Amino acid sequence: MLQNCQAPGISRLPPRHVCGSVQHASPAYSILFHGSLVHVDKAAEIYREGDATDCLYKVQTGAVCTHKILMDGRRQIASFYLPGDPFGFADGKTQCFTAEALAATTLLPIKRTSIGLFADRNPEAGAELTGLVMSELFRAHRHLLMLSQSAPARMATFLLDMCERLNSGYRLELPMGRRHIADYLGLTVETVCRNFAKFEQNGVIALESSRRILLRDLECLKSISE
Amino acid sequence: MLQNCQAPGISRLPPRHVCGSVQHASPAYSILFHGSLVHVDKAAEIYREGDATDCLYKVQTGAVCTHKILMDGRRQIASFYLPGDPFGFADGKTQCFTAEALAATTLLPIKRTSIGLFADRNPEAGAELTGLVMSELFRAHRHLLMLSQSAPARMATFLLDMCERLNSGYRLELPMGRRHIADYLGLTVETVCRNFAKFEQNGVIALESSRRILLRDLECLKSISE
DNA sequence: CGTCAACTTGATGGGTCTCAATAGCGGTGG
DNA sequence: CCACCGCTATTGAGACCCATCAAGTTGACG
Repeated sequence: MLQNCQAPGISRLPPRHVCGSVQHASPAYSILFHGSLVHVDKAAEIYREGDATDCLYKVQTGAVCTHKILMDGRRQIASFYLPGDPFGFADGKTQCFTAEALAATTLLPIKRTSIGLFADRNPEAGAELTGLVMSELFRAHRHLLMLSQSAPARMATFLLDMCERLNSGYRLELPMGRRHIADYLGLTVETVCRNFAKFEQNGVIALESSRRILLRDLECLKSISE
Repeated sequence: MLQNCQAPGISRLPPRHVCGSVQHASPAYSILFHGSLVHVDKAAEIYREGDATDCLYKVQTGAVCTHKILMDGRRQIASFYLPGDPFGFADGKTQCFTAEALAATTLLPIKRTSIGLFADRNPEAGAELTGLVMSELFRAHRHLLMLSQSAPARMATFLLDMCERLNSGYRLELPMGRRHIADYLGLTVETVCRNFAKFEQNGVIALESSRRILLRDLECLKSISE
């Protein structure tokens, strides 16, 4: 869909031919992702729940989340995607989540049809695809385990996960606001705030600004996250 | 592991050669699953968290769950598997959950090595494998969405899901006890009991016995599950 | 009929949500 | 530059839901 129609907030960049694996480390080598970069504005929808699953995407710069609006109006965020992460997997013909850019974001799309053709001729491509879906499954399982824990444990797990994935040391520059964090953790914005404040009072973290967080005691965070 | 060692409670049946797809409907046709049946006793472990991911399995009769014991001693059940369901997918070299038989169960195992060899030569096998992992991912996502809801909503969702999967009409014969249900839904046994009682008082279900449940008002259950 | 595990029901407390008010922050226009 | 606006973040008070602890009931099995 992104390839064919110009949705508002989405603009095609000049066709620079790049290979995803050249610019980013995970996965180490990709035979799937190669093509032209696409730019999406902050808060733009990349695809919507129910759209045809034409494409997979790989985040080059920025950040993306996939979410679903529940019947009661609450929003559940399924996953965050940072540079290097592929997303857009769905088991049927339509997406079951909506993908939204958390900030100005650059994407590398690949058409589904290309994958199919590729995998038919190239077993390695099929294996890579399976591997990507498996790691997505693994991530969903960790998310699931997190949701069965207490609010402080969820938040500690979230911070440690972000620390690992942003790999910018112990000073995190979160690409998402409190609302997104809350909807990812299955909590309210207020609970997220209160627990950040509690962590800071205990000297576990320092809130340098709303989105800039310094992790001061990783061991303590780990013990809270259990 | 199941193929090589005789764990307590696990016994190999006489080598009847069968094809999984002949006996069960989902998926319609399988080129992956074919081999000798294996029998496991009730409450036996099929594999344990950390075991090598040698095999995939397909449930022929009985029921299986995959779970993980958390640091605080609680158990989170990731999924239930009924006849026809494949399980045992893991993204690394080791399982991240323990698989346990909920009742006397017959399984159809397939070695990982066979899959790899198969998929290399046969792109269809690779595609089927990807499809299976995708539907597992889809299931994990639904579970995830469920965990962000209220206790009654989780229970209603669970009952409707079981109704669909057991396909025995509106009279369910649950293969698992209250403890397993609670650990799947992220609730306590007491809460599960109380909500079953509440559903019965409201005439939504009838508890014919502890595990035999009659769904009397599907529409009401659906509205609760939202 | 005794035993044990699973299930059920009741009373109580704590954690999280809800509602409400305030503070901060970035953008926009005068 | 500053006043204003909207949105996000924070903090407080109270209510509610579910967990916990405790006791009782049922059912399976020897």
